[in-house]
Amino acid sequence: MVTIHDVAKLASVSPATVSRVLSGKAVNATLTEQVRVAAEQLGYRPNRRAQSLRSRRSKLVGLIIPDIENPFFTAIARGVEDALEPEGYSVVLCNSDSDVAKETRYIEVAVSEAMAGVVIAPASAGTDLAPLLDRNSAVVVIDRDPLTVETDVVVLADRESSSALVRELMSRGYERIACITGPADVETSVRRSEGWRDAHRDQGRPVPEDLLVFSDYRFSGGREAMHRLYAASHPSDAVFVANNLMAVGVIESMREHAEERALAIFGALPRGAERPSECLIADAPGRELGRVAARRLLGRIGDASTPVRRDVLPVSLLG
Amino acid sequence: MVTIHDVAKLASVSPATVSRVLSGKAVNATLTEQVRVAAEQLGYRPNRRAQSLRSRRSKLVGLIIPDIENPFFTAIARGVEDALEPEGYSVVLCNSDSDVAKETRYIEVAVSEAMAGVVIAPASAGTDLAPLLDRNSAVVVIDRDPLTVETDVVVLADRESSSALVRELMSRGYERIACITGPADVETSVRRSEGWRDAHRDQGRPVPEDLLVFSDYRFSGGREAMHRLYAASHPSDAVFVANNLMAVGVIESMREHAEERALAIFGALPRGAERPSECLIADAPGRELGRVAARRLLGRIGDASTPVRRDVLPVSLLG
DNA sequence: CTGAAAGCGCTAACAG
DNA sequence: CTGTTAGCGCTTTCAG
Repeated sequence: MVTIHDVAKLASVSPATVSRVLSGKAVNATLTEQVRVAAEQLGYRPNRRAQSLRSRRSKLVGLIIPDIENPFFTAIARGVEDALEPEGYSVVLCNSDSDVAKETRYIEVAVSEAMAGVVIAPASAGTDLAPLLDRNSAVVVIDRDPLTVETDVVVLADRESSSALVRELMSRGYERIACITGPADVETSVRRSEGWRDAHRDQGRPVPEDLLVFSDYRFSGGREAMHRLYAASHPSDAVFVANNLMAVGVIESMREHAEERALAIFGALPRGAERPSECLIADAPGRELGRVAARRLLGRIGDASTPVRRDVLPVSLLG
Repeated sequence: MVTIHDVAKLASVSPATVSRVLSGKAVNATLTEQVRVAAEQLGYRPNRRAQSLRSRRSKLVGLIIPDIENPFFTAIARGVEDALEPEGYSVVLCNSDSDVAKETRYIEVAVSEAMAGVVIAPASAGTDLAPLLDRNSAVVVIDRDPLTVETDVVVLADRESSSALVRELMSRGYERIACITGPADVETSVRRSEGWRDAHRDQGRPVPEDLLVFSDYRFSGGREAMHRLYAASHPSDAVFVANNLMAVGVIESMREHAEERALAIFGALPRGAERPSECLIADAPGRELGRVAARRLLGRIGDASTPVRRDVLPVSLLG
């Protein structure tokens, strides 16, 4: 391994000077050149562990998401990279798989690798951000708001958009609108089902609680929820599905049962997915969410003292 | 930041003893207990940068993939995690986006963060693994075989499976079978189109080179390729598509043009994707590939001197 | 503007 | 089995 000392020796300067040249500090042009040449010649690569051990700074940002197979979260990843790369940060992705234990491990990794910051979409309400916050790491929580802790937060207008979606179904004449939402301990899942309730209340209709199904945010969750809906003797003519992946499961299930319902879906379907004839979609702006979150993170890395902020991104309706 | 010294002081032992306790080395049970308690009480978390700077070991593995939106690569990620987590490694994902510059940056990150190893699906033939190899990092190349460098490699039986797929189309009576493949500088793309050629030769048919289209491995690539195929006055009755995402684009395009062709696709379609009535699929075993690659990597981390190995995974045909 | 010296937090030799 | 001593490779005072 070629170190800063080797470069220093070859360039006939002190290690300190090499360090200064490489971090762009003011150094005599001749020496600068000598150092550059020497570093190049030896194929010198700085050791970031040593750098950040000493300087207590780092250019690595962790992005912890609950489901790498969900295009919504991969879009977020793109957005985060969009905003962070130009600033010289590298983004590494950690897939918690909606598993709090796995998530905890990644949080520990972020802490012990002394990452510059973390953007996290918590797996559930049980997520413990304390290890990060105790060390005053820069943290931005996205998509799901822990509510109990003080961090920057960037979320979608879940409740309002869900409500708008359901009202649109109503205006198209649907009467019995079911709601398939995610786990009860995931915040978006609750907010979206609240939106479904709001829509009913707004229209002075009773909320059909018998048509509310809690599930999980996966393909299989959508299928199971739909099965439960079939099994129950509570007929519905439309379904509000609180997440894109579940919607795919719902659609699969409808095809298998040769049934069709109008659908309103929170989040864009994966590219190429088939869809029923009547299908409203709330287009969750993942990439934009990632960008905004990354910008907040940069702000926080730069100045830890600014008051925390909560951004709520609007969601546009398609179809 | 609470260090090993703080723990040592509280436990009335030397820092070395604390280190030993925490890394599970033989230490008197009483002292061990004292250290445990002290560490717990202070909320001590080891600083991995310092650990690995000193010990030249690390428990972080990088997985560099060209497209995070492709379910094939996310399945690989799952497989890698399956095999590495039980061994105490953490996997971070890096999305090169098929961009060699971005990929180079991630390779540099892996080097300078002194990661324990790297699993990489190279963005293209232009990928330079030298920074990794120069440092004798453990490296396993997957999916795409650089051929020019000496590393462990895990790939799919691209050529054979593609050929089998096309032969199956032939046996079903299709005469003019087009081939839509990826970039010419991506190895799988070439191997898969070779498979298409093989099938023709096996059957003693001339290879219809006018039906071969190079594109890229994305949705849009599939669409464009299909447009080119429509525009050219070379009719075809079936299409072999060398990648799942392109296939989605092809299917979209067919629907828009109200045309239908039989399809043979290398790689499973994303969940929920609609498909034409005649549709053969080669089910690329991403998760398994990830597992095998991770096992190779563990072997290599453990012993750098074993001869490199090349695994070729079979691909089963569906539909 | 440059060099020498002192660590960042940790582990690996070396004694005892 | 345990403590002391020396650094890993780098940046950052502090003098000059």
